Amino acid sequence: MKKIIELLETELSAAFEKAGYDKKYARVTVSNRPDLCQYQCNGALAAAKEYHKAPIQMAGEVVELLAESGTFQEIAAQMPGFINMTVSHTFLADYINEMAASESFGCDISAKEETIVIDYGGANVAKPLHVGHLRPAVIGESIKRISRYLGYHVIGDAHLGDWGLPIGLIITELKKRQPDLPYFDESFEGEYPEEPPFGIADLEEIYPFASSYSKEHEDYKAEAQAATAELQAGRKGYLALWQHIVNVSVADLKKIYDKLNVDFDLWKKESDAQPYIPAMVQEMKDGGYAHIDEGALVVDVKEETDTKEIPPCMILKSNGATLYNTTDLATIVERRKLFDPKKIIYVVDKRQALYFEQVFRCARKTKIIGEDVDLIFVGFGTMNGKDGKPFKTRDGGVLRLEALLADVTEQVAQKMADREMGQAEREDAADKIALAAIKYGDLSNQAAKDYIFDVERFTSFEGNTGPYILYTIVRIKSLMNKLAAQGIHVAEDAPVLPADSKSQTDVMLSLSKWGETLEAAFAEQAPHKVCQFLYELSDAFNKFYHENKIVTNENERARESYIQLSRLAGRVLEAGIDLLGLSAPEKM
RNA sequence: GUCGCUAUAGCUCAGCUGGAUAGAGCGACCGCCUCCUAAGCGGUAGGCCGGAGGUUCAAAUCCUCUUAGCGACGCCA
Repeated sequence: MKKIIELLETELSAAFEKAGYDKKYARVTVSNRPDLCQYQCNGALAAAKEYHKAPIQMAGEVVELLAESGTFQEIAAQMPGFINMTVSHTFLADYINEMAASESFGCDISAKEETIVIDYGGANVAKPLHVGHLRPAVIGESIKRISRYLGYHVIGDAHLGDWGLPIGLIITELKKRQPDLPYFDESFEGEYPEEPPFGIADLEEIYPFASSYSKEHEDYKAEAQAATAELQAGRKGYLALWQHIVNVSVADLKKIYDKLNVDFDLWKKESDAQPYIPAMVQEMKDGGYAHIDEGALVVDVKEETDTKEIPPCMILKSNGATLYNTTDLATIVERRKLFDPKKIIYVVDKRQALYFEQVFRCARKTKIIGEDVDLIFVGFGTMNGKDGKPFKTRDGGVLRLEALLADVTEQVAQKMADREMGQAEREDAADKIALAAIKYGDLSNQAAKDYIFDVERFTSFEGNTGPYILYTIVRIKSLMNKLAAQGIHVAEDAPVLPADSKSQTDVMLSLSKWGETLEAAFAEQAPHKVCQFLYELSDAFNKFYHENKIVTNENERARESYIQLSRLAGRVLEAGIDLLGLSAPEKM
């Protein structure tokens, strides 16, 4: 189904050509003067140079040719050469009815060939998720859902950090505390216990302890580094411990991601890429790409056109150990081999921009990946507290994601105290509203910018917030329930009639932007565009709701039409929040 | 030092592939529930779009310079 803008452009293109002008000038945009018109074309202004004619004259000629078109209620040339368009009520109603009849509201969701891998986890084993993990999870999840909705084959990968010094630290500390465990006995030949010698709570205590202890004790740190190396070299007992750590952590992480309505198709780990490293490194050497510099194996990635210094991409440390770069490159090798993706999207802290630039260049230069594969860096900004500094708890620590969620849920529950609802219903609503407050608060900002996480604002439920969107949906659900309760039946395919008020036209115009919104959000990896769409639609609907009786309308024709429009708005809103990883309660 | 990002209303943010009077929300002030959820709706006040040049018929948007904040810059991830 074509977008309204495309339909208008088709008509204008024909008119421009007929009038003797290039159709490239027939570009239509949503009006920036909604008081004057709905859509506008500024092409005549731009065409003045080529044709040496007054823009207003050309605009007038084009308008003249379209005067009889049923598409427009009004089309006019305005000084100095704008073409202002307002579509006819029937045109808009037809469009809306066509949308309503479509599964995807007219958006192209045909299955696409391309596979897209999205890397948006950032979680590490043995470390609880904290607020810093919120943005990648929330943004990545939304990009995944948008891409998938549009028909792409999408694989969301948690890409767990499980292979670095943290594991060595835990092993070292565990050895200190429980030296008798069989994992530390190199002569141990039997089967290691299936039950891990620790729970998630233990890990969450051990790791920070070991981490800070190692910063003050060189020998301890050296021991941890040695343990890490031994693990990576394949020491059996350590591998078994590592496996325990991974298992315990993943089980816990899944629980929390589940609460966030974030899920991964793949729980790949850095360790999974390790087998690809030796051959990859060898090829880099054989291909003449890598060379030794200051003892380390590096690949130069600077280019002639650079305006800045791009340091070489380091593949192996001078002690021969691998590092983050190595793993990331090997992961590209792995992904190409397993999934043959057309695109790999990294949802990562924007401070890693230069680092990923190096990795991407290195991957291309060493032919790990072809030119036909897009490597996309989606850098997100920091989530700050109200003081504009990185979000911290009152005592300056990092806030756990679970605590944040619980806190916001509690605040939401308090605001709902006066609502008459059953216990289960109330809890469900509080959970969903809290999640909407948090996630929408995040997603409605451009990902690349830092933003201020203001719990009070997000839970205030007013204005452009998640709860406002949910409220609108709940209102519509409530209408539909009322309908059922009154035994009113409206056929699924009953039409929406041409609008009889501005507020109704606004709802319809807003709805019609679904397709272009999703395409833009996908192309730019910009979930905030979906938020903006949802807010505008909710706003338009609430005005319409306020001005018109819907279910209780005495005029049967109007009632059916209004109900159909509301139903469509509800369906679109629900589809929209699903793309943000949210869902609406039945009541709130 | 080099490079990058950011700068729009008191606050939080949209708008940035150039177009007509720069938009929301919050906060402030004034209104609207005998009526489908007032977590809603209407209205008022509030702007040299960081600053200076430039390109253009037209600049918040593009270019240059500049100021401020943040960030990155080889053996961390």
